[in-house]
Amino acid sequence: MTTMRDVAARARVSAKTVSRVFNDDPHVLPETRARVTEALRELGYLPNSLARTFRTGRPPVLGVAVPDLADPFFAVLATAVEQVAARADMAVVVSSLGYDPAREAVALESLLRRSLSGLVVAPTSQDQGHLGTWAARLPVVFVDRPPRGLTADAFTGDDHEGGRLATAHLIAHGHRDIAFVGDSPAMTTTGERLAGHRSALADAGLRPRDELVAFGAGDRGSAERVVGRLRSAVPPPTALVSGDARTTMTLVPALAGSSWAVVGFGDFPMAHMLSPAVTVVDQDPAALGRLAAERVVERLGAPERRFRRHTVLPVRLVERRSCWSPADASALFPSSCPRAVVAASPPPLAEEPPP
Amino acid sequence: MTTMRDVAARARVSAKTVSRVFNDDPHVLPETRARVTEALRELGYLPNSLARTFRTGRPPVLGVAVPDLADPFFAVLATAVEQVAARADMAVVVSSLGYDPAREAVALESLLRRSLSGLVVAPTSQDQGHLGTWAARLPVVFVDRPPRGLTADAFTGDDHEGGRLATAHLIAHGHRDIAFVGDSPAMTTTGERLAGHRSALADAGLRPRDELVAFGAGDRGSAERVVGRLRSAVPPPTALVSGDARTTMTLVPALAGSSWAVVGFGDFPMAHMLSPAVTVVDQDPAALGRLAAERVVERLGAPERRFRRHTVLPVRLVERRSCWSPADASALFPSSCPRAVVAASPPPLAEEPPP
DNA sequence: GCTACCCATGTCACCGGTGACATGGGTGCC
DNA sequence: GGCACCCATGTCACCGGTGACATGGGTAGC
Repeated sequence: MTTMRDVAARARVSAKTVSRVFNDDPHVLPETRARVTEALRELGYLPNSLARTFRTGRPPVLGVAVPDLADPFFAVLATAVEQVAARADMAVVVSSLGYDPAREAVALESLLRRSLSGLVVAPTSQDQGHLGTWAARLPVVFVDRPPRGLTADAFTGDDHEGGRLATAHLIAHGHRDIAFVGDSPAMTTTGERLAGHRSALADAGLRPRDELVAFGAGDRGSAERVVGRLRSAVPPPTALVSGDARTTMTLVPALAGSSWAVVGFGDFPMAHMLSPAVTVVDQDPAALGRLAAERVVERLGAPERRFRRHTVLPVRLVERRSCWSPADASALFPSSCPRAVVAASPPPLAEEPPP
Repeated sequence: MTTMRDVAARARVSAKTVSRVFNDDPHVLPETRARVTEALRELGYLPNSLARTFRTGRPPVLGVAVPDLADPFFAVLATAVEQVAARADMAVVVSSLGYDPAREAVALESLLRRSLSGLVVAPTSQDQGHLGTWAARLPVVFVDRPPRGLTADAFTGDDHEGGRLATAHLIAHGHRDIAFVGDSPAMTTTGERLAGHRSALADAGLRPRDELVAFGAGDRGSAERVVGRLRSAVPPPTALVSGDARTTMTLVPALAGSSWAVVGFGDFPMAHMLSPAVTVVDQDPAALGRLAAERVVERLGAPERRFRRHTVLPVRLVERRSCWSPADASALFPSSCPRAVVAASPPPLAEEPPP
């Protein structure tokens, strides 16, 4: 590895002068500069960014921690962060935390230990108090779920409104018996969405029925059990709100053969191509990622500036014919290419499906 | 930031002894060790990994560069790399390169500049000769596509066999007029798959028809144009092989209403839920990522050991009823939950769909 | 009792770039 | 002409952990 001192020797100047040339310091004579530039070129000098960072102390690296990169929601979010980082000339370190709270803490610590200058994190654990030490040192911005156990910036979707919207939409289409299925009531997002669901029922004068609320349908087996249990309710539901994309993706296969209307949370690739196409409440992961990353950059640039702590982004209903009332269900046909009906613009994932 | 010297002062030992305690060097008296451990705890010491890395010269960071993280194929691949890296106690820097060759080179250089100890890259450009300098310094392993313009390790799917398999499968189901649509003939993967497709036609004694080969159906508009053109061929195709997942995802919507059988390349979430469910040649991105990352780790451990340069992974046909002959097409019905018919095991993406 | 060696610990330099400050020649201005 | 100041360049230390080697007390073996 060629170092600055090698270049310096060759150009018969000091290492410092090489440093100046390399960093476009104006206080170098054109002639000297030319000689150094020549030497740089000849030796194929590449700066050791480690040494630079080490000396100056602030690595141009932005961390992103999400539960699962293979989840399209988080993949899009991470990509948005990457784009912002690239604009600010920073690298991005991405880490998948998984859904186990214990592993989350460990993975986050190990990510933070590698001198980042900022972090965007989508947590799933119940408490992030242990990040307090770190949050004091560098900008930590939460996405998708607000922090618990510490104060920090957060950008989330409007979960309550999303739950309300989904359920109100089903009610408007004639449904009266509407189930809600989510991952776990302990997830703040799911809790909020359920609350929104209930408030829509109340607004319509419908009685909430606890037997139509279920959790934990994360794999095919449990999804089928949940569907079975819901089916046996009296009267059985004619529609279902799924509290998260993970649940939607296991639930829809389990629902095959039944004519329930479905509104899911979180768009995913090809959602519009399913039969029936799943109507979704879209949370715009790209916007979440972009805003969070921009906040990190802003905080780095102005450490003592004050920002709104929690920003709630509006959600949007993307209707796709999965929510028609039972009377309309016969109109469904596979090859009729169900496209967005209500929404002004299809969501990013549907419009530009990843290859 | 507490440093080792701070801890040393407090424990009344030298910084070196603190270093020894911290790194579990056995040559420290239990009593000294206890004192140092106590001081470490009291001051909440955290190692500055930058300094360590800087000194030892080998940063525990593995780079992953893929065209697009939001593509489930690459997301799964990146996740697999992450897991291997975690096992080797390394961090992962992920970078999305995009599909523009010029930007690819720039993004790669900037990724490499940040002292990585190894790189896993899935290129799309026509030539990676410019990576030669880097490949000499650190293990660079190609995935999905082999390198061009330099010699390096590569793990790819068996594209030729995949193309043959897809087409042979359609032929076995009674199809005679089979179209091939891909992103671009310049992509090595697509070229190989097309060659495989042609060899299957030849094996069956079918005449290859150039008018049934099309490229560039990457967005909805061009997909519809391509489908229109294929439809007007005489005789029109009854089946179609899609050369990549990107194309599949735009093509399937454009095919709605027609009864063409489809075999795609690369599985994606919910593929089995489409109507008709798309039969795919699955490339197992997780295996590609895992093997590539393991190779990087192996090369780091044994710099002069020799490895097979190019490993071709077998591909697997996952049949899902999208390839029946025209006579059978009437059997398709949306809610019949099309599942894998032939494949022994459903692909990872279908079995554990991201939330 | 002396050599040889081990062990716990310390000292020092070094990785490579850069910030703080020094140096010394040149220029301008009263 | 002398003082002030600027400019190009150099010198040196430093960031923080660690490898190479030194030190000095203890112990075993002949």
